[in-house]
Amino acid sequence: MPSPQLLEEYSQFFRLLSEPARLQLLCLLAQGPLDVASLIEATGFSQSHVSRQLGQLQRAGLVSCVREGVRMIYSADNDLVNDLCSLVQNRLRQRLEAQLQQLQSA
Amino acid sequence: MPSPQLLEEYSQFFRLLSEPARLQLLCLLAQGPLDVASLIEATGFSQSHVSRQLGQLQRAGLVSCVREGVRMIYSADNDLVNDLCSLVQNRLRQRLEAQLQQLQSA
DNA sequence: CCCGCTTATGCGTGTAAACTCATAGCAGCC
DNA sequence: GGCTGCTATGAGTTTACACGCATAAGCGGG
Repeated sequence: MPSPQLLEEYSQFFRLLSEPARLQLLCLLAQGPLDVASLIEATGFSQSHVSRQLGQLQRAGLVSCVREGVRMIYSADNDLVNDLCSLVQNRLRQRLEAQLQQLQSA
Repeated sequence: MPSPQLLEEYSQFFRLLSEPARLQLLCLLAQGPLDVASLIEATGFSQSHVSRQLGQLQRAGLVSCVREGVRMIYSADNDLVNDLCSLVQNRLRQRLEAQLQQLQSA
C-alpha cells in the first residue's frame, strides 16, 4: 500500500479532477490551445473563476500558458487526463452492463 | 470532448478518490477483504466515519460487502483504483524528474 | 426475550473550497 | 503620459462535505 503522504498527494491530484469546471477546462484544452476568453465563453463561468481554476491546473503541471500579446494562451501538457477518463469510462460502462444483465436475468 | 453530463459523472467519480480517507480504505481493501473493525483500527478514524465512507464507495460500485455473522466483510471490486494511482504516480515522477533536470542545467 | 457486539444512520459543527464582486496588474495603442 | 482590453488576485459569501457524538438497527448467545 502507498504511504500516507503519497495517498495524500494522489487524493490531492484527484481533487483537481473532482470539479466539473476544471475537468471541462482540461478536456477543452486537450483538444488544442485556447485563450482565457474562449474558455470563459465555452464554459459560461465567470472570468475570475476560470482564471483561478487555470491557476490551480497550472501549479499542478497539467496546463501551461504563454503570453501572446495581451492574451494568455493555455494548453494541456499531456494526455494523462484522457487516460484517466478512459479508465473511468470503462468502469462506468462495465457497471451499467452488469446492471443490465441483472435486469434481464430477473 | 465528453458531454457535460459525462464530465459530471467523471468528476463525481474522481471526487470519491479525492479524500485521503476513502483512498486509503480502497488501497487497504485492494490487498484483501477486511471487516469494518479492522479498517477502523488501520485508519484511526471514527466508526461512523469509516462506515459512511464505505457506504459511498459501495454505492459507487468500488467495494462490496457480505455479512459474516455479526461482521461485515468489505472487499474491493477490481483494480481500477490501482491503475489510476499508477498513472498519477507516473505523472508525479515525470514532473519531479523534469524539475530535477531544470535544477541541474541551471 | 433480553443483552452484548458490530455496523449503519440522524444530527450538529466546523472547515475547506467554489463562486462572485471589485480591484489591481499588464500589454498594446493614442 | 493616459486609455482600453485581457487576465490575475484580494476579500467576502455561501455551499458542500468531512468528522464526531449519539442513537438505532441487525445478528448471535444467554
